[in-house]
Amino acid sequence: MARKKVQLQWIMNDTTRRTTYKKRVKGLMKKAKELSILCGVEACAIVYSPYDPQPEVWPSPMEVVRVIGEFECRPENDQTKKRLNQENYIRQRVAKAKEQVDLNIKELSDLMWYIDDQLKPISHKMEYSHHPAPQPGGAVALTAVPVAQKTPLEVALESLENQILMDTAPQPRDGVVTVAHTEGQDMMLPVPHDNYEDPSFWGAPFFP
Amino acid sequence: MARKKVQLQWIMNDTTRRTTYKKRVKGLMKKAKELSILCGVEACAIVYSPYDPQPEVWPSPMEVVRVIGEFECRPENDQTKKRLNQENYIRQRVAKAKEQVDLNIKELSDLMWYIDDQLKPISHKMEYSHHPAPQPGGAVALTAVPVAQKTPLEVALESLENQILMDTAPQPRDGVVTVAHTEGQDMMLPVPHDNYEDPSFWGAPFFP
DNA sequence: TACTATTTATAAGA
DNA sequence: TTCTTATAAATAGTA
Repeated sequence: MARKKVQLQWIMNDTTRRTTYKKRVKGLMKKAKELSILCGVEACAIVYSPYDPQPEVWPSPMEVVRVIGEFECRPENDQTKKRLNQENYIRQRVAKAKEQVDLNIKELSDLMWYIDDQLKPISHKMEYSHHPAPQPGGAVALTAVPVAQKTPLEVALESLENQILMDTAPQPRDGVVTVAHTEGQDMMLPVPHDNYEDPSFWGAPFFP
Repeated sequence: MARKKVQLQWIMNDTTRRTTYKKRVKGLMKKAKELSILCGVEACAIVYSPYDPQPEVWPSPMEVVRVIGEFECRPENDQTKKRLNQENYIRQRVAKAKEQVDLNIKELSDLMWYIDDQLKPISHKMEYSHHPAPQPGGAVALTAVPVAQKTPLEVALESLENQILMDTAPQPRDGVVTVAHTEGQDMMLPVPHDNYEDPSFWGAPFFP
């Protein structure tokens, strides 16, 4: 984040990566310390270094174990938070799931494209060595599979959505449609981290 | 650290402290994420908020527990971190992608199951009100969609895997199959955080 | 390592 | 509270 904006993706160059690692671990620990002091809170950070046998920790191994203990003993008491109604809950769930599937499919498609690309030199080599080579375009053809599957899922989801919204629309004579066990639940869903949404997440070099 | 240099000491003012807390926790988590992705390392951060019953964590409660586990098993933390070659890299990638798709499909299936369940009383109600009710089993039938779609994807992935493993297996006469830019790299990839893997993540009440 | 040019984080203020 | 902005900090690339 200086001299040049750096993309959020794995750093290919060994030296650069290690240098960045050292700087940023230091920075992270400093931030943890500042947060802890400024706000008077307990915190801990652990980073597994590929360069060191022992992980980097803050504030200290002993403290980390203690803080960890508290975390693991923490009972699941997620009571008071924002509450969405059932319709919004379902709508959100469907949207999220749909989105995730789309992203997965894109990911798989990219992955297959990459693999296919990587296989090219191998196939070429094997042609010369009388080794049964993969059929040219074999992997390419496979990339079509997930794309083709996208439609039925989406169609199903969309029809479901429509059906739900139509069916769950408030009926003048009936306000008790809401199922008891979900009513008043914490509807702030724990959605997946949307790492996929960032195209750079997987690293450009692998998926040009 | 702006508008004015702040001293590294506990902030007396409640409002200021809380505001700072929120900003800095966010910043810390972002830094942890960046470090993890940029350098391909595992990391976790835990902060006990005096304002929330649950601690703030990164990357996710499940990951934290896992990373913590590794930390506590430190003794066996051998100097030589596992380094994966390209084969393992691809294998891991495929496995991750497959897993993610499986989880998505499971998720969708569960979601439809849930929706179907929620619709039952509505259908019932509508039968009595001469409102065109959804065809019995209509939503149920839809739950089969993603399950049925699972196979071709998996088949494709598995055949790909086999093909890759066969093709990339070390050839006595050829040691240069490995792509240069990945050779000797630490392949600890920044993989997606597997929040889905934790059954409790989605909340039991919704998917019994 | 140490040094800047820049980007990023963020303390106050609106 | 959320948004804006001036300034402090972090840090990427370089010497």
